[in-house]
Amino acid sequence: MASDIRALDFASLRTLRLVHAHGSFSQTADTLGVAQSTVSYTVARLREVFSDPLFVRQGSAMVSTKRCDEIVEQSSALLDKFEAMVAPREFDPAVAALRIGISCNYYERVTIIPEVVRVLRHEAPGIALKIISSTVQGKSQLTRSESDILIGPIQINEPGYFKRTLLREDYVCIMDPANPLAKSVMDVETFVNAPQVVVNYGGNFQSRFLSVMERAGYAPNTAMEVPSPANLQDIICGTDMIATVPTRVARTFGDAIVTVACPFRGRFPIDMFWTARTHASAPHAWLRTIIGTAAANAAKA
Amino acid sequence: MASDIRALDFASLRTLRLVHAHGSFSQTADTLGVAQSTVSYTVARLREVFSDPLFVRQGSAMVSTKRCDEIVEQSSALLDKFEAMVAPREFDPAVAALRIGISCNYYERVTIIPEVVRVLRHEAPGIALKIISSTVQGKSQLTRSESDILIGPIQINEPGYFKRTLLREDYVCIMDPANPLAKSVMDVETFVNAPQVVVNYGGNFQSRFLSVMERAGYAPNTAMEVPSPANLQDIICGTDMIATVPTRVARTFGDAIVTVACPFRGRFPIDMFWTARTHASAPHAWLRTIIGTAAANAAKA
DNA sequence: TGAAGACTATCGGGAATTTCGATGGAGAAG
DNA sequence: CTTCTCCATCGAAATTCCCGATAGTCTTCA
Repeated sequence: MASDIRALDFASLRTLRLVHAHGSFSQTADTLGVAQSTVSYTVARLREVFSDPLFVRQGSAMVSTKRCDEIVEQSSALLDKFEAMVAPREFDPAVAALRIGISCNYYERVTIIPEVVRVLRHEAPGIALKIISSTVQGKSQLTRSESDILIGPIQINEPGYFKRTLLREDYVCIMDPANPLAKSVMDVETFVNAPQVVVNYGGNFQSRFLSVMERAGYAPNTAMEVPSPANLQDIICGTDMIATVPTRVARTFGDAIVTVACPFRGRFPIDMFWTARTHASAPHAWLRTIIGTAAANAAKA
Repeated sequence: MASDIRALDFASLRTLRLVHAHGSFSQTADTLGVAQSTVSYTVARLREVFSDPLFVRQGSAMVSTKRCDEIVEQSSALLDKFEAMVAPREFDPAVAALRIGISCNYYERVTIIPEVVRVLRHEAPGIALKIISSTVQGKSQLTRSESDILIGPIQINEPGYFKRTLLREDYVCIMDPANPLAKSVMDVETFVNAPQVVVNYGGNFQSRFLSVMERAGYAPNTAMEVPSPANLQDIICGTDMIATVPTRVARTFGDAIVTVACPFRGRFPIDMFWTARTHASAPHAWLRTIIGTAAANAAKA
């Protein structure tokens, strides 16, 4: 009966978007923390309003109809505009209660986020951070509202994204203090031949210094590959292996390793991105300045 | 507690828009056919969500805050996009049930609408027409969703409006068959001197032939002014007065009057306008073609 | 100054909607 | 053939929404 406009709210559209992204009612229910029958009911209402099945069984999976794709795209834009509209224009850090999603990777988690969290706990204890790994899908996480802020060595040149450069990085070599190479300046020859632990970032990203090496016609003596720089010191210590990591990551390893300048330059920027959805939101803007400050401190230190 | 997104639906935004337009909760309640307390409750929720009073008492009236104006403007755009999204892509005239608003004036109501209604009753009995007077605010009625289609001798050159020219009109003189002027061709001199019933359309619109006259340096011998051409024949008959009305309006007066060519040309187009909100809607598109056909028939007849 | 009128805010009860847990049915995997 | 996963549906419980009544505020008019 009520195929009227009033049958729909923004929560329904959000559910629709999630179902579309997950391709699953049950998973959406879990994500939202509601019962599966609730999602089913919501989708049933959406089907009524749009006079379209939206999702049809096709073998094992639920496949979205063409109309559904259109609707999700449009309503996604609607949701973003709505969120931008609802975003508070002023807020008091001391009492504000909300959750902000940040998409980033290991580097940012160890260099920038810790200070951000300290500031937050002190000045805005009501802001809960939700950190997710960006890997290669940081941009889509942002557009899909899975995160509000994206930080990383990423380049986005499309319109519709706001950007602030946080700091610039470069690489250093790390090794066991007992390693003979620690005593002298590292030249290209030595660097190329040294057994190296290469961080492959899950295979989705190649460290800048490696690109530079390759362009110069060299390849590292890869003794081992790891997906992340986490706890590299534990791997390296007591061996003759070296590793090449961003300067500020090396610092987090403390005295367990020594750092030596890397003969290849791999300077790259760490940028912060966000969208119009959160641009006008006072708490988001505030957090962005906090992140900017934290990054500047990390750069100085 | 729930200052969350889920507190809001499109119906709330529509209520907000109405309150903003009316500047009154009670009046909005009347328009929507709900209790005043319901509107109050809805506005209270909106206030919560937007953290803004939205409307504040200022003496007798409720005045919208600046933030409220912004929100209304943005959510109005949102509502339009949403309605465009929900609009059915296909429909069966025989069973479709919906209401479509047309904003127009006397001319269209007597020349085009009657045939449209006949077609509708026959082919799409479930479509209810809501005709409102456009007077001078036809465009804002359209943008405020008070009507879906605007028909009239109006020119809209802004982007965002769709247009279809329905027909072109010109004026004729009408008078009692016993009037001596009915026997001969009407020249300028005779026309200017004849006692005339001038239709002033409530003071908001000047008939084209009058503008032409004025530019030529003439003024009518105004014996009487009426706001609308409705039942002009009853006024004219038995008098020496003439009136100048659009050709197809003159036809509706039947044999009670005779028509004579008017010495001043006042050719003007009758256009139909609509917006993106209803552009993709199958029933609206269908009705627009029905209106187009009806107008074409009116032009031929 | 006081009373009446017009308007919004708020309250409690009742109606409607939404949610949940349980269950059924359909398809895929083993 | 059984089991597992997933969505649809059902009845009951919880929540939300709407209404009528009433209180409070401001303006107007006597």
